[in-house]
Parts: sequence; C-alpha cells; structure tokens
Amino acid sequence: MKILIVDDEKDILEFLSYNLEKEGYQVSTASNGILALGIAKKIKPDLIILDVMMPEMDGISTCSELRKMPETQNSLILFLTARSEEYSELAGFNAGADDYVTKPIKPKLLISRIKALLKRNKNNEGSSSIKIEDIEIDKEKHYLMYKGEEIHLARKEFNLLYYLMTIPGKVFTREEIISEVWNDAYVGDRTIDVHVRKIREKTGSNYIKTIKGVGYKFDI
Amino acid sequence: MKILIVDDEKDILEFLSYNLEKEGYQVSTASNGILALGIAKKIKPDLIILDVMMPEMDGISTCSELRKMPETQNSLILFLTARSEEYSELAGFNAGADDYVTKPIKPKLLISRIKALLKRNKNNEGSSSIKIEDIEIDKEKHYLMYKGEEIHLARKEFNLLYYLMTIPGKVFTREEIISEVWNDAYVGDRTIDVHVRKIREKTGSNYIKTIKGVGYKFDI
DNA sequence: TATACACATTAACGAATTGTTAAATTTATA
DNA sequence: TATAAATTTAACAATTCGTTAATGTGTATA
Repeated sequence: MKILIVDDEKDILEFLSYNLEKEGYQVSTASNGILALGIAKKIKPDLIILDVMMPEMDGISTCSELRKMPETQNSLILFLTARSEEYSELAGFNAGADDYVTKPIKPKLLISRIKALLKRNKNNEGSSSIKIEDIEIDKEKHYLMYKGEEIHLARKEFNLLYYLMTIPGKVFTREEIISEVWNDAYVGDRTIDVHVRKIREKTGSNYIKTIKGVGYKFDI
Repeated sequence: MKILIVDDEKDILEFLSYNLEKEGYQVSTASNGILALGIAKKIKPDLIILDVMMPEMDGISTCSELRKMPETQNSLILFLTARSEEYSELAGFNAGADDYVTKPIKPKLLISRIKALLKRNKNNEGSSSIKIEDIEIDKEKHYLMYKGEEIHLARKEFNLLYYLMTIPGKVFTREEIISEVWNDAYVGDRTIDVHVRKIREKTGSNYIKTIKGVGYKFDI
C-alpha cells in the first residue's frame, strides 16, 4: 500500500513517515501541493494524506486537482486539519476527501483511521471492468463479452447483470436489486424475473442462479 | 434505518431528531446512558449517536456497555464530542466507536457522515461464512459445501443449519430455533424434525445431533 | 418387560415463489 | 413525429417449498 503525505512542515512529514513505515506502508512525501500533484501522478498512491493549511496551494485545492487526474481519481484522500479550522471539514468533503483527522495527530488514531479507510476501499475499488472465466463486463463501456463474442444487453439488463457480478456468489435479495438497479422505484417482482430471463436468453448462459425465497446470485 | 440519539440536552435531541427524521430515519432518543441501554435493547438501532459528556453515565461507559449487549454488538456508534475534549477521540475508539463528530454540530456534515457509516457497514457486515472440518456454509452466498461438493438446501433448511452452526456444540431448544428461523410464527414441533431430517438426508451426514428433551445441536 | 414419550419418517397437499409469454406502456432515436 | 427498442405489467403455468398428519421407531423408566 502506497501512501503519499503532503505537508509543509518537515517535522510532521518525518513523524508520519516513521509511524506509517513502521506499519508496513510504502511512504512518499511532498512538501507542497504542486509537488504532490507530480509525485502522485507518478506513484499512484493508494492513499494521500493532505494538510489543509499549506502555502501556495492549500489542501483543498490540491484535493480538487488530484480528483481531476485519472491517476488519483480513485485514490483515498485524508485531510489533516487543525482543530480551529472548522470550515475545512465540509469544504474538504466537498472537494472529494474521504476522511479527515485533526491535529495534533495521535499516531494510533491516525493508523486506525487509515486502516479503516483502506479496508473500506478495497471493497469498492476496481475499474468498472469485471472478468470471470469466459464472461467479461465493463460498466463504463457498456460492454459484455461472453465466450468470445460481444453481446448487447439493454440498459436495465446490463445494470442488473453488472450488479450481480460485483460480488460473485453473493445472493442479492430482490429488495437489494431494486434499490440498486431501479433506485428504489416501485416495480413489481416480475420485472426482475423478466430481466433475468432476458439476460439468460441473450447470453445463453445460466450464470444467474435463482435461490428461491432469497434472491439471485451470479455464479459460475 | 433506526437511529438512537443519546444526549442530556433536550435541545440537541430535538435538533437532531428533526434533522434525521427529515432524512427518513426512524429516530428514538434517550436523555441518559442508562435509559439508552434499555431502549437500545428493545429497538436494536442500526446507529447510536452518543454524547460523550453526560451526567451519571458518560458516553464512553455507555458505549462499552452497548458493545457487551448482543442486541447492539454490531450497531454503529457515533460520538458527539466538544472540540475541547481531546482525550475522548481515542478513548471513544477504544470503547468501540465507529466515528465521531465534534460539536457544534453541522447537520449537513453529520448526515453525510451517517450515510457514509451506514453504507460502509452494509458492505462489511457479517463475514457470513462458517467452516468446520469438511463442512462450509456461507449465508451471504446461500452456499453449502460438504465433503467437496456443493449441496443445495431450501431456504428454511439452510437457515436452520446455519443457525445451529453459528455456535457449534451448543444445544438450541426448539423454542430458540422457532424464534430465530421461523420468526416466531406458529409452527409445530414436527416441522423442525422434518427439516432436520431433510438436512440429514441431503447432506448424508449426521452433524445435527438430537438431544432428547432439550433440542438440537450441530456437532462434528 | 411394558408403556409412555419423544423423535423420525413418509407422503400428501396447499402455499409461496418463480418462469414464461404476450400485451401495454414508456423511452430513445432516426 | 414516427418508429423501434426497452421496460413494465398482467395472467397463468410450472416448480419448489413448507407444513401437517399419520405412522413408525427407539429409549428411558416404572
């Protein structure tokens, strides 16, 4: 796990580096926002720790810039704020922060936060493409490849299949499926069945399994 | 989603209730820690918002107690702390808090935190898999592996076996089984027998032991 | 050993759930 | 706007599940 720390105070950089390296993270540092952008572009850190108050380019601007770069679009960003900087919390979240920790920094607390963040992210991470054996699906491209040939699915069908494939093997209840694929709209249960049927028909596969009374799951 | 708010200041209870109910949460309140324990036991809230500073029983003690009760073992706990109470962060996390928010409370920020918490929890909740020797059961996947082959159990059968396996060796009374697997519906005792039989038949195993006059247990 | 008693087994039936089809409605697109 | 495509609904068929009741079996105890 690569972490980039950005702070204008050398003491803090060293202090954090020491503590995080001790935990086994691969740490890089930058002393201002501009530098940080360049370094982040190169090393693609999993987590970026940003001090809010910095000369030249503050943490929030840096964060906004980082969110624009494809290399760090999905990196985690954690802010360090002084207790007095009340404004920064909301501004930070708006700029795309994932969490923040207030100074003075307590290493134990910081590390527990970092672990929680990285763990949380592990589940959500991933480009939009999922490939399992002979089936590959890419959400961004709205692209489905099955046994070497491309298959077109309508939007709902596609979203449904994609959702099931996000956690292969897990049984999703109808409730879960409706809340995710249909955004809580009121649709009947048959609607799901019909879409499942169409997916099975179009792909000629039976990867979507029915668990009666429970829901559906994607499974090879 | 049920939220329990615990604070000794009535103003805060009302303020938070108003804002959270507006978001569609089902809100309960308690004005001290002792009351909170009782209420939490009953309503099993998904999230408990605890003020750190309270008379009689402070938030941290309350949190510790909540973590001991099975009903709230897995509830999310969010602390409200005054900015000056620096000590409370770490103590809170140690007592089993999931997050904290500092006063003065900004509703927008609080709600974004709550949403993040609840969402995060949804994903991480319950490693639902139990593996004992040659038998493995995964609730989330509705998946049962026995001696290297997958066996399909119907919903009730599956839930029953899973329930027994949650505490291997423990004898569950018929009463306990009915209240857990059948959600207190009125079913006769024979119903359980029949399901046990079907499980034994389908798995070809005898891991479910009968304890005459007491109940059933899962045991190798 | 006799006899309760608790549990096991089986089969049958009703209930619940899902699959399928077609038609109606909505949405996207030329 | 006309047309096709996608989505949803409704009706009914097919399937699976859950429960009960009847009967059988084993076991502890008088």
